[in-house]
Amino acid sequence: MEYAAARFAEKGYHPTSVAEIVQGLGVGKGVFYWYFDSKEQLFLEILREAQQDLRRTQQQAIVDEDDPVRKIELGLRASMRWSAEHRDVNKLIEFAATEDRFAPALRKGQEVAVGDITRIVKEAIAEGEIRDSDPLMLAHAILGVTAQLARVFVHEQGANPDEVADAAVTFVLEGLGACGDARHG
Amino acid sequence: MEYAAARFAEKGYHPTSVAEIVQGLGVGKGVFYWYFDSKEQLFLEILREAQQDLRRTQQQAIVDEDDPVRKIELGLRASMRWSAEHRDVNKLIEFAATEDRFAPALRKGQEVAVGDITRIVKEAIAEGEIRDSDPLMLAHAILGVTAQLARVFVHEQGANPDEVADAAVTFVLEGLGACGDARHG
DNA sequence: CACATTCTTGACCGCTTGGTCAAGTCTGTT
DNA sequence: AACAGACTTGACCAAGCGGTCAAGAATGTG
Repeated sequence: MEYAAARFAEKGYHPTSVAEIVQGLGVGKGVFYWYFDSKEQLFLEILREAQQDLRRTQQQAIVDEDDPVRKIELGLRASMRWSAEHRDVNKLIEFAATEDRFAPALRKGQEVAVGDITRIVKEAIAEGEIRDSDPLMLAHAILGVTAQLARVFVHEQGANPDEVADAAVTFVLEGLGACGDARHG
Repeated sequence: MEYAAARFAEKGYHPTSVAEIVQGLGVGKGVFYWYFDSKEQLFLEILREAQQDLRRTQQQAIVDEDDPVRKIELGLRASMRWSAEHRDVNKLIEFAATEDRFAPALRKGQEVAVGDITRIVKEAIAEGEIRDSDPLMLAHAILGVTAQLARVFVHEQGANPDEVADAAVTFVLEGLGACGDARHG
């Protein structure tokens, strides 16, 4: 699965053939179909494990923290670190979102993640720590910033994930910091 | 190209065959290869046109505005509206990012967009309208929020792009609004 | 040793793919 | 009418695909 994930990330899912995977592993084709029903199932398996692992990482990062805003920060930092350590899988997740065959499985996992953040955001709002806006919207905004910064700076440019996380946290907490008159009606 | 884009968005690039495209159009296969060198080139052409169109739309939206922060807001709103009107193409852009064959072409166009925003962000910083942070980082953060909110709320849930844009603008300008002690060292 | 079960092999199959091309039609010009 | 060049057709092709399977190796058990 590790090797397959690397190949999928490198060449794309469709252009990577089963023959290629087993050849790279130095095994016969039969052994592949002994352990997996199909190429599709292999991909779904990779996806599932990845989402599970990411969530576990996030939960571990925030379990000892009580303050909701700090929880968001710690979760974001954990995500950024995880993302840096699993570049391959990140690419696969992006791809999965573009294929109707994989999107549902992906969405299921992401709804869990969104639910986690949303819950924390609600806490934070209840405690008056952050502005009272739609928690779901805020949760996605946080995810969006994190994903984009991870992709561009960590994956593409190889920046230090902790430093990128610093910037992401600051942006998430304060936005552009425009407290002037630019606020819309 | 329009029809092909729709098919690619619906089924994915690889699973959509040239035969399928020309059949759906009611033309022979030869006519496809008369106008395009290859399936790959068709995709790149679609991508190029889309990026060009998006940029034109953004530029038109901000051309009459002087205030940098308002420019960011207007650009974001224009992007959100464009995104809502071109769901297909958005999916293709996401896909292109996952395939090494298309990523470079994509990146080229996106660098232009990032450059545009970065320039405006710099102006805003120079005028003291927003916090003094890495402009490139801020630009990507803005893009990340916009893209994620567009995908989830506008594309997946069919929300009103203007309302989603409201939320995006607020978030971009103020973040979570956490002006408390949660700021990192 | 014999035997059953688990695991592994790679040639093979039916099918689809991106792409070609000889043949033909349409259109405008002389 | 005669011709040229732009355009269109779809049968066709080699290559590659995901997936199968008869055959055999390894391993465990008595």
